[in-house]
Amino acid sequence: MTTPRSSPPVASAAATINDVAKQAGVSIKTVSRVMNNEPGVRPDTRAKVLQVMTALRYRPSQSARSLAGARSFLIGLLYFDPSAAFVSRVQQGATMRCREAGYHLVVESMDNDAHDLGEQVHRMVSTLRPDGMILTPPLCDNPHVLKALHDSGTPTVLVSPARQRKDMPSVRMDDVHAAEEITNLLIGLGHRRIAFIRGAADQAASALREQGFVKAMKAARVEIAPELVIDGDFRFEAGVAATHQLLKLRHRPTAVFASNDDMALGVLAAAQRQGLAIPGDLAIVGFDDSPASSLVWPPLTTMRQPTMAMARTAVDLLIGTPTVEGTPGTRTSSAMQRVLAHELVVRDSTAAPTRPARRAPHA
Amino acid sequence: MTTPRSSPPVASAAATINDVAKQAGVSIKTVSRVMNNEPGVRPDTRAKVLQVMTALRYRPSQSARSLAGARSFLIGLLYFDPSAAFVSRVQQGATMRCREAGYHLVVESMDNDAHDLGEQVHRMVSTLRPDGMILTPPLCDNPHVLKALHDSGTPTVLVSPARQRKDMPSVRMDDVHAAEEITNLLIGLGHRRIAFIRGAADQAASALREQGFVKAMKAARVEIAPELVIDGDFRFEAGVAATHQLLKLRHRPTAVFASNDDMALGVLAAAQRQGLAIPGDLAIVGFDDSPASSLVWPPLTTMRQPTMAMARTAVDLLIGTPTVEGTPGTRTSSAMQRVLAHELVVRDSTAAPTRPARRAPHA
DNA sequence: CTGAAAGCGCTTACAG
DNA sequence: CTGAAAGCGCTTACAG
Repeated sequence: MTTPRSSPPVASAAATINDVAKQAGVSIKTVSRVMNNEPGVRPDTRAKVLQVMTALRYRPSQSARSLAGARSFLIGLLYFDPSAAFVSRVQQGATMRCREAGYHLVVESMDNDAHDLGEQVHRMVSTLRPDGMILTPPLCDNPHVLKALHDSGTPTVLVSPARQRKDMPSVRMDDVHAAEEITNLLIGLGHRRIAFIRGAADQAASALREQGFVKAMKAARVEIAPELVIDGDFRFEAGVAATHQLLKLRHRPTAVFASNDDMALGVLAAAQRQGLAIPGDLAIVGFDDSPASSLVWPPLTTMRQPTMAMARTAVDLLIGTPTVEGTPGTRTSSAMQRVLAHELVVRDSTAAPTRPARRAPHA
Repeated sequence: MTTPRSSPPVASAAATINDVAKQAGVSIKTVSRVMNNEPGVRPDTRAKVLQVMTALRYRPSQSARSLAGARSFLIGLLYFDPSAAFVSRVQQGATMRCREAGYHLVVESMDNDAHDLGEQVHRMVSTLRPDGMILTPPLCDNPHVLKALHDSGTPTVLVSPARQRKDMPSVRMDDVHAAEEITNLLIGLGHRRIAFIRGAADQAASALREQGFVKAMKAARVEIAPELVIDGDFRFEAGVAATHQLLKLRHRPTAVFASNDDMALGVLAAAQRQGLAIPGDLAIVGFDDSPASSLVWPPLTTMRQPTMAMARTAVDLLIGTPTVEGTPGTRTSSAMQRVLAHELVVRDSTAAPTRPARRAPHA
């Protein structure tokens, strides 16, 4: 044996529903009623049972409940790589909410490109019978995954899906609105030549963030110079490349809005390397509030996604808990589509332009 | 109903062991033998059963197996905040290995300072009855957690514990040796005035990394100037503060070894802000290979922990799989204490000193 | 090499 | 308000 099991067991066998029933002088059915908070038990009977449960440190067996009943008290979280930071926060929110509600979170990392993805999902669902599944991008838009889940009848909620589906609830933030807000910060500071670096073309957030940028610029009647809108892919290197391109321009931008923090970090690094002072010579904003965004100098102004709150809400949707009232900024476009509030995080990478806008920099 | 379950179920009820037995014309015991790979089944009988299982898409129920038998096919992973990146990688390694072995990973985030931590752990273990538990720092050194697990007789493996215990297997890297190696890189480059920034005093890795630094310096007969060894706490700000202190010195260091990447990032930011060229004026090395370490310019030279491999090994230890032979660098100090190989990652924050060492910088 | 019986710890569907 | 019986889908301990 390679495990501590071989050391002398200190605990006696765990108490079962039978032990509790015997001690409390009732039937197991009554014990069952008490632990499931069912009505129809006399208060003093309930109290007695509860007391015995505590004394015996009784914990119902997940397996037995699951096998006999309709619930497994298991929630599944499926993810594929994306940013470790994102998944990590989704998971933390989900695991906390699960514990509060007496559920447990089973986490499975999947390969979005696996040929047998549908089969993998089917296997997980049919052996574990989770009471619900939470999907994060890009899996929440993968047709094989969605089909397997739909076919098995497993309740599923999508976190930040590219496309909403009427048959599956979703939780997301408002990318368009958030991008508008952070653009307005720049405009309000006095910037007029603002560059925009796009996200990866295959990710839904990219188009939404660009829409928000465009909307804010138009509303403020600020011209969007075509040479200041550059393709990116959410990676650091794309930010570096975009910056090289932007700084070659005769008419340079005074501010850059990168569609995520990793690219904003690339802009910061490349600009500083060319001797620009940030934010004086160039203001920079990112998106995500990734851990790295505050591990540089100056720390990045960015947009915080309500990641943990989205995860908690996802769990609530699955287990039927009414969403905590008073959750700030929660909107409901339909019964099942939740939009949570984002938060602008202003740090030190933004300031008013020091050179007058619309003037070419001295060569 | 708030879930897709209300939509017409597409799948018919899942096949059970009885369905398979009937179709294959054998008893359920034989089906059980086949799915558990037990000996004593005629090859053609086994083939027939296997074929029916496939045809019926049979998946054994985790609950039923767990309730009837001694195994739950569940592995628990307990963590408390630490770096999201670290936990995220541990988890990814664990979940992959679990899937390969037919297990599932249940992740629980705990509050290391909760007053009822032991109780929380006890509850999880007694309701889920996982076949094993994996603990990461700081939980793997928390006496309440360890006691609850020991008392319940749950096999447990510690990942990177501060103190090894003879009753629990552990998996870790060799911090001392790794720190020696990265110090030697600096020495080999020609640095003689090397600063060292300590990690948090309450974390085991801190002392080990300092030991490695000292060992390498002594072996190379390079003096360790007391004013170049500075307290830190693993956070970005500590790196910034240490740098301010170091750059005030009449006799500045030509290189800095920060005990982790976050602090190294602080050194980088502060040094650049004061106009130093990295690595020319100051070489910098970190430790961890965190995601942010390559999201700055210049990207950091650092030490990669074999995090995923540690997690996979932890699972193997729990389920009794022999560790894959040929795993590079695996050492075994006792039957249960595994030490995995680290990897030096040389990037652009290191180079030979441009100013001659041991000379004060021109003021 | 194969199987019949009992039982794991709960919930379901009824009965009173 | 309470309980006796059956059964969920497997494994265990035997028997042959």
